[in-house]
Amino acid sequence: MLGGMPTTTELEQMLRDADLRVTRPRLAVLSAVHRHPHADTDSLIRAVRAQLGDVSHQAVYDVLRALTAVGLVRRIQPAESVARYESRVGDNHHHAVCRSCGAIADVDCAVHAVPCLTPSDDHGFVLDEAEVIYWGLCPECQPAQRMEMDRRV
Amino acid sequence: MLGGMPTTTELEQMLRDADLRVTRPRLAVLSAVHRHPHADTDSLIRAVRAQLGDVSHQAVYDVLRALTAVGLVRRIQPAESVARYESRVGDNHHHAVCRSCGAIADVDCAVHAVPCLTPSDDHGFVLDEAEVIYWGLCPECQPAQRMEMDRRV
DNA sequence: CGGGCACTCTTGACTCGTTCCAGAGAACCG
DNA sequence: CGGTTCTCTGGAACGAGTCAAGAGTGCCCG
Repeated sequence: MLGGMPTTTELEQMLRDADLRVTRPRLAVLSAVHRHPHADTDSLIRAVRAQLGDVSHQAVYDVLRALTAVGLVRRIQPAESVARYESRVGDNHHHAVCRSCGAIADVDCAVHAVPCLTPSDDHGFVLDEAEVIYWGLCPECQPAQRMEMDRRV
Repeated sequence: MLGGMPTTTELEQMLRDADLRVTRPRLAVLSAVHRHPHADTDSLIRAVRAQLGDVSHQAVYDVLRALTAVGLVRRIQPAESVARYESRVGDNHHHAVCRSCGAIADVDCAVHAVPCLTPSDDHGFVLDEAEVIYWGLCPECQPAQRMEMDRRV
């Protein structure tokens, strides 16, 4: 990220720089992704509608795909989860995901630059990215989980 | 893994050891997962039906969930993919996934033992697993991709 | 500044992996 | 071998995401 929330003008410039037409749905979706990190599609649809009124879900799906294709947003999808989107792109960071509530936190790559991209045996694959997901319990869910375990014992 | 394909008797013992009743669908599913590493649910349903005749898809889904719950199989689900299952469990290995055809290969963890489980900042999460997915192109898809790029230029 | 092309949004149906439910059937304890 | 409890069958349902056709609009160019 390069500082605070981008202004509308900055968002507009991002779209133009990516050769995407500037439309109200696109500005709203891009803004929503910046304001709600790791939000799923449904949350983004609701955020966009709160700002613009009626917008078809298809439009939001289309916009998210276009933004992802040009690299303005990044799509993440941990196992068992729906697609989520974030605006922090281009720095190869990773994610910690809560097994209990699904909360996601950003985690900087421990090994800087191209990271774990050197597995012991790549089986002939040409690799371009190593995606790391740390699974565990977020601070909120740790007490709840402990209580649940106590109850079982 | 502990050697070659387990015999039916060994599969039966695995189920009993896990406190699961021994049924024909369970033996067939467990066997199919051993015979078809990284297969999706549909492939497994077809493998099971080839062996037993009619088996409801629901039965296979139930069995896969039960086997996953007790740790006899492991469920993996790279982004944009349906659920897949493997019988290699308990050794914390990772996967290389082909962006083009979805092929999956096992990759031993470069850092042995509990691996990358020490991110720079865990945000208060209590982590228990680091899942690594290496994205790239499998040997089969590399020529195809190169041709596609040539065509574009 | 206005016409026109190509792209984008709306609407609504649809796919497909997966889950839910109720009842029949089977494993296993005693 | 009977009873209990878990498992399987069959069919309906769900939900995230996609497809398709036509109306609408951004933006290039004259």
